[in-house]
Amino acid sequence: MELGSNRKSRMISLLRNANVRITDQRIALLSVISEANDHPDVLELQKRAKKICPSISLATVYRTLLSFLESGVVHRNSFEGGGARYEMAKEEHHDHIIDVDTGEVVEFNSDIIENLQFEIASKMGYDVIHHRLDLYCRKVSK
Amino acid sequence: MELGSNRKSRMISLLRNANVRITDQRIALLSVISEANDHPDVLELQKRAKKICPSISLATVYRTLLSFLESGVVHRNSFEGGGARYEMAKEEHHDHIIDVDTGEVVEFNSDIIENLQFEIASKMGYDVIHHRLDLYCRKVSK
DNA sequence: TTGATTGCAAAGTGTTTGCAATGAG
DNA sequence: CTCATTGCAAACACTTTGCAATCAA
Repeated sequence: MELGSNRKSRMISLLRNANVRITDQRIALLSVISEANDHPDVLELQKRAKKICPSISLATVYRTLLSFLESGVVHRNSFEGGGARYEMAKEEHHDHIIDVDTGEVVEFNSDIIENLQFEIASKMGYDVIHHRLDLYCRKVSK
Repeated sequence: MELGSNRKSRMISLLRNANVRITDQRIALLSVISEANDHPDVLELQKRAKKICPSISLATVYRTLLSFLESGVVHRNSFEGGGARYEMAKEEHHDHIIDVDTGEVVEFNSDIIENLQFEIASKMGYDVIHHRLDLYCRKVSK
């Protein structure tokens, strides 16, 4: 599959900002992540990236994800059961609802909860470095 | 190490309630979990259980933990990095502060956050089955 | 040209499982 | 006696790593 030159150059400038060498593998992987809205796992990411860059190996996916993680471009989620799932890093933090039946992930955020967390931690003598709030849910039957 | 007969019979009655056969391995493991207040991982649990029942194998620890989990006696936490960590199931739900420097875990709870979670999920058409709120923190330097 | 990046295969973790032997009820 | 439970070793799923070949800069 060909990557639109529009999208491709957007990926390249993101990679430039992250200060890493521009390779087809990295362009493909980043493109796939930025296009996804379903928090894919590593195997799924490789599968999708292969459509753009057929040679990309699992090892490269893992290594590249780590580098993206370190440069803050992507975010890693470790939900219960199964491997890590990735998404583009967003401006504001958000939390996740995980559908226990389908594995589907929905994002939400609550400034109130956010603030309460910091308050509680602070009261106990801690600075919050990062945090996660996962709601494992089932769709309400109508 | 010998187990006090007091503690031992308390473990046995817990196991009776859970409807499983009483074995030395199960008594040892349950005793170790109920004594711990540091959310030990599987290897650490085996190490401690071996002091009471030297023959206990890793496989048995894993299998027994699963059975305890299913009968609701213990609770499993999957914090970032490293394997699962266990604790006795408690009456009321609580959340965790994980010290990113030491791995130390502190419990806290907030009814307000709890309620907000249910409200949000409900508004989005979900029932909350279970949930986790982990604050990865650093001690405030004085 | 030169060091970063890649693919491959091997190794590393944490966890589960098949099987024959053991032991609780 | 009988079936649940155990220890062992092998298998598993996910992730990392050593190495020689390749490729971006």
